[in-house]
Amino acid sequence: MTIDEQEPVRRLKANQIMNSTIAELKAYVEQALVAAFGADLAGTDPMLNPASNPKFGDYQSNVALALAKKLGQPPRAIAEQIVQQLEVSHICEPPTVAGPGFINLELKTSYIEAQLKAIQADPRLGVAPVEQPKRIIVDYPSPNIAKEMHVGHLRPAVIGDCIARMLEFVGHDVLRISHVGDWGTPFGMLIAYLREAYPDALTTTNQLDLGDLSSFYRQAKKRFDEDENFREAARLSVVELQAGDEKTLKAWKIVCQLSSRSYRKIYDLLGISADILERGESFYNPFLPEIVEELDRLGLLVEDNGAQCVFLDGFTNKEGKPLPLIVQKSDGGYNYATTDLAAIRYRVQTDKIQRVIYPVGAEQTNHFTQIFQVGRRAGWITDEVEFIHAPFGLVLGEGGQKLKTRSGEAIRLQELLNEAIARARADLETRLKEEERQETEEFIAHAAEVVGISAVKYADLSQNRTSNYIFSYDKMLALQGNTAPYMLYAYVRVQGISRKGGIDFKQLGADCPIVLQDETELALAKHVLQFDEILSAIDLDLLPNRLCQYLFELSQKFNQFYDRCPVLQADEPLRTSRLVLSNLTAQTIKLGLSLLGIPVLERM
RNA sequence: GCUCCAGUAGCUCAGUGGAUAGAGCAACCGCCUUCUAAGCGGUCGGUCACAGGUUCGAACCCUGUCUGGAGCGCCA
Repeated sequence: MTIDEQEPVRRLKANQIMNSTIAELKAYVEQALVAAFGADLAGTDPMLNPASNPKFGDYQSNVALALAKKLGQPPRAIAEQIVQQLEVSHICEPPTVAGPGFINLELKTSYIEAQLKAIQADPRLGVAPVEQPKRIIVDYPSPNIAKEMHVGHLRPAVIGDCIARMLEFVGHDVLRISHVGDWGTPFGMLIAYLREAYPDALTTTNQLDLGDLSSFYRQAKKRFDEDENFREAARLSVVELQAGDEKTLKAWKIVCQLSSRSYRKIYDLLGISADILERGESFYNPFLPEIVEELDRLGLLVEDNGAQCVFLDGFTNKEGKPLPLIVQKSDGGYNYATTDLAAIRYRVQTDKIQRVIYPVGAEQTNHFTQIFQVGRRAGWITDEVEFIHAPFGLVLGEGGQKLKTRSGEAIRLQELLNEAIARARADLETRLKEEERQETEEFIAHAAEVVGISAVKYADLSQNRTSNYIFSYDKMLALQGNTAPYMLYAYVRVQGISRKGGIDFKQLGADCPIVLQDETELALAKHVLQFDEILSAIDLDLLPNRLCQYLFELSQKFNQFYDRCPVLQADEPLRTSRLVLSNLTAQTIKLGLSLLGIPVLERM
């Protein structure tokens, strides 16, 4: 593998959302550097980051340590000189030099109060859109249309949808595309079996649901494995399909529509965006011969054992010889590499895309590295476009093994979600009984569904995307810890305040005074204002768990505030100030969760 | 055999060059006449797999080793 393929992710720097506070402070530190040590240092990274520990203030600059060698002075002396030139008194308390040469900055309470006041009526909560929006494709799960969705589709759906939502909110032009498997061998098998066992099915489509098709698939697979004649019939169906045989095409379309509808049902339950463009493998069929011809024209194509190949740089087979990427099989057929290459070319040349993100399992890392390499060598992928594989780990069972049913099959997604909802419902009903609360069936069903689905999604998103994760209903539904229910509860608590006090947050107006008195409300306020820093980080690294971590800390800080600071009983102007702070917290949780694809509840 | 990913507290995990490595769970101790205790506070818990190296500074970067996972020619 060449290093080039990995570069685009790290090279992204220019297009960040600028947090006003951190960006401003960076600019001031840079100015101070120049003032203290001359124009040579213009453009030096001020190394300004959130403080590693609250006792060091809010932000710290480590630049003095880095410059010690270059300037030939002790880092503390450098830091002192920078501080002397640093004029940030409208934002910070007087900067201090600590330890070996850290510059510590603490925001002024009056500054935080003013910032909060400024965003209190802003639907974007002070997050500025990116200055240079990009046209981005996010790849959605590509299940094979002939099968039901299973647990393997959970992560790409949840993570991909979250990435798309965040990039869109940040201001990019996002195109959601599903590269569904709507062509190929499984289809031949399925069509052959339908013809054999249920010839009527092709004319009475409305009676079929995908549950049936799924069992058909298993039956068909069984026949396929057992019977040589059936295998031949399946192959024939594929040939007929590819030849455009009308009856076969009709069967194919019926199955596609049925499964499409079935996906939509699960996607709706999961809260996956409805705005997905379905561009299946069949979409690229017309382009496949051109792809091979073009590769040939470019001199990249080599015939090997009857297959048309592009030999790869940096990949070898078990004998140590160069590894080919096969783009046309010896029987003349095409494979997924060809389709993916066609998609790459189409996305660059027709969609005019600037960035493509593939949230796909880490086991396909080689595949993506390979097709990106060929795309690059073919000239389709240039320095102006980024093709990024955003890999993620496996979903494992509690024993650390791959998650399966007892019979060893992949767990159906629908069943998994039903189970989560049922467990959420059982928890809720237990609590209602304990608290002697009466709620309607509608309330219970809705709350259980939101809690159950949110728990599944949040558990997935809150782990570092790249590692495997262990699926545990008990942990994800736990009411304490970094879970969806904890966040939902923090939001509900704020709504409880408004109900109890008969307060309509929207009526508070945009001009309420903010007074930050208790240390918990100051800490909460500071955290609310860091929302955009998290979003700009995610624009670069595409790791949703950063947002989860942020929301968890926000909820914790809110609960501490809630514990320490009475809101409704406080005297003015503290009361209104705390109402605004509570509402801003709730709005931040609501917006943050919505970017994760998770709704909120008013009561739970 | 090769490639990629991972190894941090009993468990699940944050932490992609900065200060004394952090959460949650579990265990134990406190806090409800007060906006939902689905909460809050506290205690306990670490040779950051191991060995070298780079650096003023390394869990993080480099090299090697060990362990686990994934992948490696006509499936997707």
